[in-house]
Amino acid sequence: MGDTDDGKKKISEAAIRRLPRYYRFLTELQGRNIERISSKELSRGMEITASQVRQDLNHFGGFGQQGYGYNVDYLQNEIGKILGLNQTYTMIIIGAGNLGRAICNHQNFNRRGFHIAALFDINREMTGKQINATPVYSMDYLEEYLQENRADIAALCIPSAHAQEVAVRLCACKIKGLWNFSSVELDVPKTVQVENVRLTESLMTLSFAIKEAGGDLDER
Amino acid sequence: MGDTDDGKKKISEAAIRRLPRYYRFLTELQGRNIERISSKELSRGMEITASQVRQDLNHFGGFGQQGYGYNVDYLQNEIGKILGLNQTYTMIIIGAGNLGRAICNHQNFNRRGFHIAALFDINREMTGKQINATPVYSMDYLEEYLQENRADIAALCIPSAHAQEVAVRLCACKIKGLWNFSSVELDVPKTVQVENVRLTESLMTLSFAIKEAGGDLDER
DNA sequence: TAGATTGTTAATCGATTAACAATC
DNA sequence: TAGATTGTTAATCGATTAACAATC
Repeated sequence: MGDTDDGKKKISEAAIRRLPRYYRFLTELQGRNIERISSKELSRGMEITASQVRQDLNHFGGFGQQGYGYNVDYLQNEIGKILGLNQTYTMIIIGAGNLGRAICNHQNFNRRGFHIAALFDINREMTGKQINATPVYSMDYLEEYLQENRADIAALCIPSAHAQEVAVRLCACKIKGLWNFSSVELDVPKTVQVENVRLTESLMTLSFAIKEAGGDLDER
Repeated sequence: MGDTDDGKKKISEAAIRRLPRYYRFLTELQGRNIERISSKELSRGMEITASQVRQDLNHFGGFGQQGYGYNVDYLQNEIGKILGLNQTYTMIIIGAGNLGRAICNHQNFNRRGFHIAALFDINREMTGKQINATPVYSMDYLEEYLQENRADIAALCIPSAHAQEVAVRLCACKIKGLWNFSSVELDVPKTVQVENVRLTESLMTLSFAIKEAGGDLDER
């Protein structure tokens, strides 16, 4: 599905990446008890053009009303639905190191419907412990666990060297999505969705920006 | 600088984001002792067109040779220079929670020339400890520390509620770049470079992809 | 009704791809 | 020299912006 010929015209990657930003902005507006907003105000707050706001929102449906604008609550909810945030996802975390623990402790994820059910680690010393009330299991137990328990998403917080191998195991257990923090490009069936968080590349991009801005530093 | 009229035509954000990928791929080729590569082979490995590879690389200079292709070592090194990886950056980490510690322990960053000099935390219990041989200081000591010690980059691993306020303090101390893991849009002078790592948005994008792929889950 | 603001079509802009002459 | 492959210009494609008729 997605960009198949099921009526909707395909939506650009860029537009999709803007959706969570709309969602976040609208949630903030809700917090400020703002009831309605025009594309023009939205565009000011998000630093894009009003035209693009209307174009983006119309890709997904007519959420506005001429002469009025958009109802904040309604629009926030609709975008949430588009993003799939009206569903509950069960997530497991592979790797109970600092990164895995950071994700496990992050309150926002739970709040948004991403329920963290378990962590897995190769380190036997971690096994049996709990992190933020979430149990840590041995990697040996992964397949057995997934046979008995549901998991939609797995966050890969393990060294790059093991990521592909673990991804294969997870795909065999019918995982739906991989949130990949390692720096390898995972090779998985296209039924499995992969979202990469490339920290090293992000830091390099920052390095580039600093260099371009003329903040020259020591050669090495 | 950057897109000012200093001779170079401005380079698209998308092309810049591809640079770290080239760099990573070329580093991998080096590891496999591959000496030369054509734009065609590069394009196959990176899943972009050969045309785009040549276009990209030519934005930054003619690194290839007709009839031969690109020398892997040379190209890797040149892209490294463009990214500013031939420099050493000194980085401090604000927030010594799991995320801050994860970054502190990440070996790759040090290896690539990002030297982590200190962590800061409001929690007095953390103060005085060391993480991966890096000292943890009190947030109260931040300004004094930065007067006496150099820091080019600050990684913001603190709750969103405090991010802007800390960013202001860091900018006053002439930080060059902020690596922002909080989910607020930082308002800083444009001499200070900001790179955002938006984990929540990344997870929402994954949610969207899973939903689109038809992996419908429980309503909530 | 008059004013506001959307939804949508058309125009523009920029990025990607194709083509090919230059040259190693 | 012949073959390969770049650098670069031109063509295409897609995304962003502008414009405006529809309509609340």
